[in-house]
Amino acid sequence: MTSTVQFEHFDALCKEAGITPTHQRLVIWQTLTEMHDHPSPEDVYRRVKSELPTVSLATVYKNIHLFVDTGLFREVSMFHGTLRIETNSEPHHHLVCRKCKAILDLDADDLSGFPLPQHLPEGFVAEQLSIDVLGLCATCRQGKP
Amino acid sequence: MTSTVQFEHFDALCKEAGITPTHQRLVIWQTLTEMHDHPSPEDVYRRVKSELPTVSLATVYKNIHLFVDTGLFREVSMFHGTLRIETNSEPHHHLVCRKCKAILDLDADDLSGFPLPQHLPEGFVAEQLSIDVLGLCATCRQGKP
DNA sequence: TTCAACGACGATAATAATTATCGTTCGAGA
DNA sequence: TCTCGAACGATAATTATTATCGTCGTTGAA
Ligand SMILES: [Mn+2]
Ligand SMILES: [Mn+2]
Ligand SMILES: [Zn+2]
Ligand SMILES: [Zn+2]
Repeated sequence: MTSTVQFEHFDALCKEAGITPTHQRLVIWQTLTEMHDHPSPEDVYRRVKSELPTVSLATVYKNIHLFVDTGLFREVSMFHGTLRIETNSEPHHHLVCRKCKAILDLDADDLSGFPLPQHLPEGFVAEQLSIDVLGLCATCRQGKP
Repeated sequence: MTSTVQFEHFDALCKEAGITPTHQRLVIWQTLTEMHDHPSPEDVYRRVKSELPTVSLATVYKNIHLFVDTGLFREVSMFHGTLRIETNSEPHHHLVCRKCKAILDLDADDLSGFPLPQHLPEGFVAEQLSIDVLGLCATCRQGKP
């Protein structure tokens, strides 16, 4: 259930983000904060629908994007919309623009000496580190006065 | 053009990976090694088709997956097939299984004290680091005798 | 209070990306 | 040369995402 304090918190977040706090948005935000994993839009839709049976999948998509764009939530492992293949065999990492999703190679030395972590849970075998530096590329930085 | 030495190299790679070296695979592999960015399957298809007009998009997909599965190439920013939303607001990183794509949270302290890189090209403004530790989860490690 | 304006919503069509199916072809080995 | 299974190409099917558009609800001037 939605408490008054939660609603006020969401209201403040929306004001800060410059978006209007609607009922649907509150429920979607609420649902996301109650999950503690990495749901897909479809996952979120299912949950929201159980609370708000008339909600549309499109609304869930629209608002997830809105939340991500305004910084209320993030996405896991930068989603490019399609599989992208690495053709640079040199060890390196990436610079990824959070707006246009441009991918630039980043020399490994600029992020060197990073050891594989030691205390891995549940029998996971680490093989490789994938480091993305997220931010804004020069072009996307322009178009925001 | 494909030189003999390249063909032999590819042949050796296939033997090592346990896959049969076909003509289509050679051309796809060749095309990938000649690109130096992060193409989508569609991008690769377009190029391959110009060399091998009868090739099918399905074949390109099948072989890209084969190459990735056998380690000849990697994918950029682990592709989960759909957008995934981060609902854990604590700063942390991820353990990602390269086979089943399971995502596990990894405490930030296990990968702590990593500074944002300094020498960024082309006016890129870094905001945040996204670190994925890639490997095999316990379950996927079993199913491989 | 009334009522235009506008943003957000829901339904649904359209598009994009990926995968599955299936009949045919190719090539290594008997 | 012949056989058999793997790989291929054509294409249908599925999945994921986005666009369109008519409607609804709220706001804020008159
Ligand atoms: Mn790269
Ligand atoms: Mn997480
Ligand atoms: Zn950009
Ligand atoms: Zn796994």
